[in-house]
Amino acid sequence: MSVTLTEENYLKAIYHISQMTKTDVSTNAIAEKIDAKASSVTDMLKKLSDKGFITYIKYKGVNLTEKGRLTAVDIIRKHRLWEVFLVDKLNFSWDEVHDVAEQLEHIKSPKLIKELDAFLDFPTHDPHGDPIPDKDGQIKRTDKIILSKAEVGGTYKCVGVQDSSTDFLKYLDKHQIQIGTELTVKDIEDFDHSMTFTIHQHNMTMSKAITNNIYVKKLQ
Amino acid sequence: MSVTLTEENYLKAIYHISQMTKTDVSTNAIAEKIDAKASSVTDMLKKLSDKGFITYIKYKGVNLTEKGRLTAVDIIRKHRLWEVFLVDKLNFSWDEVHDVAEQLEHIKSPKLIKELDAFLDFPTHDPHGDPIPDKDGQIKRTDKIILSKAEVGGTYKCVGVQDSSTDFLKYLDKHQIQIGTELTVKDIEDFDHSMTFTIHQHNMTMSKAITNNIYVKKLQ
DNA sequence: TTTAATTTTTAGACAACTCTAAAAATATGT
DNA sequence: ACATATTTTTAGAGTTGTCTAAAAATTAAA
Ligand SMILES: [Mn+2]
Ligand SMILES: [Mn+2]
Ligand SMILES: [Mn+2]
Ligand SMILES: [Mn+2]
Repeated sequence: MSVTLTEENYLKAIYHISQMTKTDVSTNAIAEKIDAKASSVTDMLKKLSDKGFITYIKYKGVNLTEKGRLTAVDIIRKHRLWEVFLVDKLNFSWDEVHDVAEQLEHIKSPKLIKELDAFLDFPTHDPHGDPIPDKDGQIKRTDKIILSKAEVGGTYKCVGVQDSSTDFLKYLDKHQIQIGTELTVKDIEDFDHSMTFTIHQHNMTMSKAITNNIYVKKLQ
Repeated sequence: MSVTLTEENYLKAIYHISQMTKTDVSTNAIAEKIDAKASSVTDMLKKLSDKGFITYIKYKGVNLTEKGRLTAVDIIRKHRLWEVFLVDKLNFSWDEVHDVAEQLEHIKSPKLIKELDAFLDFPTHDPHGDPIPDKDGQIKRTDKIILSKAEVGGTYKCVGVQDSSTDFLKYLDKHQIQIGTELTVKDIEDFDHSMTFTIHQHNMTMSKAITNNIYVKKLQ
């Protein structure tokens, strides 16, 4: 009983939504993520439920079963490994990789992923700082915090992004912020929570819309 | 007007058949290659004709238009570049690559192929000795001949295979024959046209079923 | 708590691709 | 040339995944 490309995309969407909300995943939330109508989602939920990937109770939302979670995480593993490949080996920038990885993540070949993993020297994180699940579906949770929660005087290292849209990544590139960049919080405005940092010996101010989309780790 | 994965597979099949037969490509020949029923093929031929990829006259068979030929050759280019990648970088053997390449050839990203080509150092041939079309659809024809047409006393270098099924490639591996292997024709049986060679300082006999599937180039 | 707004599901339909069965066209053999 | 065999096309239908419109269930508001 194989998994179609469309089913894989639904499972991935359900996984990502459940990571955010931690409650039952709603039909509408999936519809928005997949860019389909709610009625289409309902149809698919029945199929995924029949196949044992989700538990689905009418009007109550869905949850991934262990089988569904493993399938979703395996696709995410492939997606992120391919993103590393594109950036490390094929000169893609981090804002160019997502659409291609969306296609490559559906290639079915266990040997391919095993060898790609080794070829890339077993990376633990993708170009956006997201952890790469291991072959058993384990994900290393990092102690990252959202930049908007940082404290004045603290020094932090950029470890990932929340929004990995091309627009946002281009903004970061323009201001020379990438994974690994260090920043020190100089000031936080009470009014709009905009923050001023020292980055690369320069001062820079970011709105909350920005700081809400950057993950950092506090440096000792 | 995009090309679906299925349409791509039909175009590729038509291209490969037309390379063999050089006459109009028949519905049945396509059906056999695609592993579908003739009625399904007829449906698809109408669609490909409407889209301008083939010229199709009922009951008369089909031919690729220039647009169709370029599309087919571009897929073949991608297929063969991925095969090189799998063998050169990911430790696949030449009998393992085809099925994965069948999937990878449909990934749509011009930058991906451009960069992959450069990463592989602009290979001209795939692991089976088949030429890789360039980005403009040009294919370098080699002066290869089929091994069964070789002459007693001549020395030849193996440059490709006709049949790239796993079974055949495993046979070649077992007898240590690969692209580049040199062989000298010692004898040809009149009765069944089986041929005896010197290969790697050893003598070996092959049936016509084998020699009909190996391409060689005569060494001066 | 009754009404209104929102969410979700059903009903019916369509596009892409496939099939079986039967009809039409073409090719082959005597 | 005529009958037979083969190839190809049509007719009708099934599957997957999508949609719109309308009904049913749930949630929010008055
Ligand atoms: Mn991505
Ligand atoms: Mn990523
Ligand atoms: Mn191949
Ligand atoms: Mn090949």
